[in-house]
Amino acid sequence: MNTSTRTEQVFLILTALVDRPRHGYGIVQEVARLSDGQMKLKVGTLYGALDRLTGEGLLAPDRDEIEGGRLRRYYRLTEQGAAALAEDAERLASHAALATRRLRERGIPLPGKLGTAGGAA
Amino acid sequence: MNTSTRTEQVFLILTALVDRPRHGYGIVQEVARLSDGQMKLKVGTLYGALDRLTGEGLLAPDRDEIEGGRLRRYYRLTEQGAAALAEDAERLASHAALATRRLRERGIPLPGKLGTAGGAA
DNA sequence: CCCAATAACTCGCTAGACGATATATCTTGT
DNA sequence: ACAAGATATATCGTCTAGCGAGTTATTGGG
Repeated sequence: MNTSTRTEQVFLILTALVDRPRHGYGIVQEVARLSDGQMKLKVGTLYGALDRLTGEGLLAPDRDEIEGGRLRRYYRLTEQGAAALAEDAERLASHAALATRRLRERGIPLPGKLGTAGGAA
Repeated sequence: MNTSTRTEQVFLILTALVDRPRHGYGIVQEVARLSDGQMKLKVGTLYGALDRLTGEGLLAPDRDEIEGGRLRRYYRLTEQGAAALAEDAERLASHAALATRRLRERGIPLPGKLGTAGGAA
């Protein structure tokens, strides 16, 4: 691989865990909330990613809880995970800004709220 | 898939074609330039993506040129492709901003130039 | 003369997202 | 009481797509 190139799914999983540890199902919900309902994480994707990211040291298993008879297995973002996310966020932001600038120069009809709300300063 | 979820490679291929049609090898070079040498597109990735994106209507074959005895096969971004890129750029920017904000709130040691140069206002 | 750069393309491998499925508990509606 | 849906975990087979490596060909420089 080039340098890292994590997927958008993984990016959002990491983002969901920035503020506090969450369990699998909680991550699915938080990712949906963060992405405004656009990214509906599949559990097949989730548990695979959770194992992989734990193996890479970006996540670590946190406590296990039993809440109302149901097991909750929590994961937290490690320092390494936070650093990786920060790096990805920086790269993504610069790529997005690049594309937007070039599209503006081309003068395409802007579909979203690209010119409406303040994305960047 | 969720909605679309293009890869970072595809995102950069589309971005490289915003200003003008380019041929395969030219796309590889432009993507490297745009990503500051970070993304070295593999030709196995490129030609697969070119076919796929053409099939999806995001790209279209442009003219074929013979420059100095070597064939150059050009592709251009369609209106649909520009719209798709604009959409992706918007989504990526918002995801990146989200992650950065949450990381700031957590107070992680910012590794890159996140606080140094003007990323966001 | 050979090697690197330019230029196209193919193929097998593998990583990773997805759909489906299984299991179990708790809640809500009828 | 019973069915259905939300909550919660996990596995498995499939399919897509990126990557490494290899093929062919031309031009230019050391």
